[in-house]
Amino acid sequence: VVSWTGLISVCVKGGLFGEALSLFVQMDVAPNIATLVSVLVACGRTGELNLGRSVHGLLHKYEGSLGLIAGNALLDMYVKCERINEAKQMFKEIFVKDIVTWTSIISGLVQCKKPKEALEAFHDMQSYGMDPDKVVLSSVLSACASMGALDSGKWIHQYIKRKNIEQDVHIGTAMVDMYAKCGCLDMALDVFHDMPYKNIQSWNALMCGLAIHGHGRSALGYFNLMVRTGLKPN
RNA sequence: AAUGAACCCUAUU
Repeated sequence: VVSWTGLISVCVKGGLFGEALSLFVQMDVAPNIATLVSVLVACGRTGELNLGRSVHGLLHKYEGSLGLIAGNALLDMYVKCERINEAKQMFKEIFVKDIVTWTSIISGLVQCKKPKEALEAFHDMQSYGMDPDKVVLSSVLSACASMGALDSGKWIHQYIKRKNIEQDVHIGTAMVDMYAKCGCLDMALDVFHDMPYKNIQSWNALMCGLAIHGHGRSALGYFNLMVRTGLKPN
């Protein structure tokens, strides 16, 4: 079972989700919880909700009450399959929640266009004494971006500075996106220029923001700059 | 051997 699980998890890590699922159905030994967790990741990424639900059933047979990692993996699978109600139900069933649990439900709410609920969940998380990390903050910044919540977005920016939270390309891009969608183009540009590493998504967040707010020429200027730095448009 | 992050999807029409 360790060999099968190892193979499946390597496929999942390499993005070969279909291969992972076909290995799973070929297994000639009983899967264990580690196997099922990797399979759930593959189900989420491929939208295989029905298989995900079967795995949910199997997990209940293995352990009456789900462990944290299995619970989190199920929650993430429902989120990625866009089943927000089932995700919310899972969230309730995970009694001892960690930062991954909270991040999954918050990003699910953002994806299901419920940014207000996402921000509320973020506040709940803090009231339980959970310290936000850069991953959950990226999702919360997306919530702010999609509802134009500039004040909350600024608060998060300050929080990141105050707590010395490691800034990377993901959080930098989320910040550019938030400022740009909120119409705060000066701040978007400041953050963008301060980013040591920019990927194509960082440039895209900036260009979309400029374009949406009537600065099409400026967006084109940045597009030229991007191409000149050697990044290929997708 | 195991769980959460950008963009797109969700802009425009």
